[in-house]
Amino acid sequence: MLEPTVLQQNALLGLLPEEELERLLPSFEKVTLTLGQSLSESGQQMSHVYFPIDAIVSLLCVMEDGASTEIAVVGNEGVVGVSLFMGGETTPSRAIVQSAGTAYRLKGQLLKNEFYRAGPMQRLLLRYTQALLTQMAQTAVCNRHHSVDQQLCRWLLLSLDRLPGDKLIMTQELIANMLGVRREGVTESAGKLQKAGLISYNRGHITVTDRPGLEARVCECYAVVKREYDRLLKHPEVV
Amino acid sequence: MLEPTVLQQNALLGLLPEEELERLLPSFEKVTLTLGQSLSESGQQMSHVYFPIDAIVSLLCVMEDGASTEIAVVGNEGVVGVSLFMGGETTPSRAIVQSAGTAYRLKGQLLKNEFYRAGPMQRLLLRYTQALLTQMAQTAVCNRHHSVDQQLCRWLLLSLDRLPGDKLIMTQELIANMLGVRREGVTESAGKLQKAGLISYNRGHITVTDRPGLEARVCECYAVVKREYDRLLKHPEVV
DNA sequence: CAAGCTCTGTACGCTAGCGCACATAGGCGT
DNA sequence: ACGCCTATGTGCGCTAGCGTACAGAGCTTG
Repeated sequence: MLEPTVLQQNALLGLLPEEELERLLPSFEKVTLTLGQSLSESGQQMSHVYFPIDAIVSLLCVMEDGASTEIAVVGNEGVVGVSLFMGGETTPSRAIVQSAGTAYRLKGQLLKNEFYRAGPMQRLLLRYTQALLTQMAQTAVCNRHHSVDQQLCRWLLLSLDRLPGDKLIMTQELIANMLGVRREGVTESAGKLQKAGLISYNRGHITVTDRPGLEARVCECYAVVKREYDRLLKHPEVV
Repeated sequence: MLEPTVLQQNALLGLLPEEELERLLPSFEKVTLTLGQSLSESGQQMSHVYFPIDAIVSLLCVMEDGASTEIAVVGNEGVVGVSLFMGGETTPSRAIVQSAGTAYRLKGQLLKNEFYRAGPMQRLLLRYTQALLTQMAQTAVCNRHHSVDQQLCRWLLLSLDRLPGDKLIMTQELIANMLGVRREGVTESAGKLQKAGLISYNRGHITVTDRPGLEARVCECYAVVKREYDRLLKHPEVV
């Protein structure tokens, strides 16, 4: 028999009281998420919500002409599928696995039942959704005002915060899709960071070698989002 | 004695069953909102939530250097202050009255009590919050991919949808602050629209004379947001 | 080992939007 | 009526990022 505490591998679930986890444990299912896998398509109902453990999921807006932009990123601090409990059931955005790994998932209906118990889980999910709102808002600002260089730093740091080590498996092409810029633009910016000794990469493997250096270059957007996540999701007593 | 149906001047409240409105009526207060008034400052707790009647409120992200960007706009289809019931109490964004008018407001604590009854009001507010998420996400995309021309069209249409007539009181300077672009850029785009006979304006007064023309020029972002608002908030039966 | 594909680097002209400076013009108060 | 403030128009050089094209370089697969 698994201990309910295994669910705490997801930091969001880790904020729940242990007796809640115990009750929920049987409903959860551990799944493997592969790079590029879609967890949610525009306008389609999701069957499950996903609580990542060591995977990262990007929420993307895709436009008619195929151009895309990442509007938020979800790792083990969060959950993919807020539209299920928010009542809309679907969203116009896609959820794509950006870094392979594992997640716990829960059937949509079970989550909704849980949500409408109006207990700690509901309060937790709502606080998380507010953090997500902030991330989206800040992404909008960043897209407007900051350079590709700065946005690449932000993106690297956001990813790093959600990964165990300091390595990312990610091509410049994919990063460009996330940021909604040209691949060549990413090549150029990544080249600068490599020359400055902050990262090293080859063929889809990026290693961050100087995190403080990245933090020195990033725009304020990163800190704003991080501060808000910490404020909203680091105080289990309020749940 | 006022009829509870006066609250239906706000379309969101209008989706609530009449017996709910009746119970809530005594708690509401009608207030006047003046141009430029702040309903919420970054990181500060709001005392009330506001349900606009004929006013428009912009949610703005303001950066350290003073540059700003509108991340969403709220009119009589919505409510200002979602952070109060989402549990975070504050947000890093500001809420500024963009078009003067009136609103019903409700004390924060009363709203929270109401929200935690887990009745129609809760479901309604959550659906609205999801619509807001979509608006923010689409704003992020639009900031990334579309021209000032297109964004001006989007902004005009979003405002028009939330106003009774076809006139806006708004200088190009203020529009530039909302969109996060230069004032001269707005002058130029607005000039094009005026030459094309879609709008006419002088010194802070804009009249939309050819709405279909605007709709023909706007990017898809406007339609995506509108469709999602309609889907989420035009079916009272689901509340 | 060779072929082929994917990833990365680089170059070049182009455009949108920026920052700045300044000119004009409408409305308002005295 | 006059002057002042605010809103709008315009011009100019500059830069970031785009679109396009193409070249080398490293896996991978037959």
